[in-house]
Amino acid sequence: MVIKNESSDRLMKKKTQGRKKIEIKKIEKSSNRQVTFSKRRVGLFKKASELCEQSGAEIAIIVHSIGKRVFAFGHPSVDSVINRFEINGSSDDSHEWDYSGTYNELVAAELEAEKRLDEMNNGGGFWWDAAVEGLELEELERYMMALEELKKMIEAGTLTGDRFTIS
Amino acid sequence: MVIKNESSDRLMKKKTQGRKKIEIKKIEKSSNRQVTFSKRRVGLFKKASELCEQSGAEIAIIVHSIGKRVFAFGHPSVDSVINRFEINGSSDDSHEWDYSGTYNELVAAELEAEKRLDEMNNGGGFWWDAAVEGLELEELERYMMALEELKKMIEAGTLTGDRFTIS
DNA sequence: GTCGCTATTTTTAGGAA
DNA sequence: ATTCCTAAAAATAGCGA
Repeated sequence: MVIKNESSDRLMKKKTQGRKKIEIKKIEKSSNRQVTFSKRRVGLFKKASELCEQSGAEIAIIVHSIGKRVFAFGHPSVDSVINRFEINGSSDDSHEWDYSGTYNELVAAELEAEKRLDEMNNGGGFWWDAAVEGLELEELERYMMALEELKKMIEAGTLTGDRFTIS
Repeated sequence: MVIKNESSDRLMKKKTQGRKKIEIKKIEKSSNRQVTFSKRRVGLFKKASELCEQSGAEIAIIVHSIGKRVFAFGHPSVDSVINRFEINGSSDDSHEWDYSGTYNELVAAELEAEKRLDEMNNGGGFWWDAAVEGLELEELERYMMALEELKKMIEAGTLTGDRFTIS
């Protein structure tokens, strides 16, 4: 494979020098810091929206810039996500912390706690609720079918031994 | 500029087909959805941490996976960022919402309000990542994944050990 | 402040462990 | 569920307007 470009063939000057490698640290120059903030904030929100759409997750992001601004992203809304978090996440102190994960030089912790899914009582019903219900049914159905199939295989002798307990 | 690789020179088969283009929509396959969720959640939090570090912004992210799991990221802490948001953002009605920016089909909102930068009192800041153990759905998905893996092993005839318990 | 410009860096889909 | 791998897709640094 051979890759050529005008630069090499005609010795043209590059129009831009392209992206440069940088290290993640505080950007000292105010103007650059502001530009990077703007660009990356958009990128962050886009990533969040993609994650929502692909996985069905509910996400809220709150960004306080060092100026006087607050930017927020929320699906289905900032408040609903935060409320769920505060009701189910913060007020429950039966959780455990796991500090094994780190992001860069920083400490990351994972909290695990027993929870149960509390139905949303708004009769309005957000799209997410519908999605959850639909998924639940669909998955359950598939699971049942798979289980039936598995049982057949075992009965047919395709699968031997009693290493599995199916009830 | 000339770029060569073993593939071109020796006609070797590519080891992987590399990243594929996808459209951002709900991932139907449960296992793939789960994997993508994990990978992209890490990416999202990394982007957030970089933005914090570069611009000095304060950011909180709350992610409710479709199961019951909650992941959170915050600098200097989730609570402090949310509190600032609620105190200065929610109760203060001098802000404006900007719904002009939408990401795909999702609603993205931007809130602007008067703020001032209050230095965080914890030295160095604090990041965390919380996960609340999942519930029925999450459990169901795990079942599905285990079952799929089981099927593969059965098909491949390489079933060993008693790592699976289906009940 | 935001936008266009690209060369380059970074992320990540798919597959496998 | 995380981790490694590769190659292709996506994000973006530095400039200019």
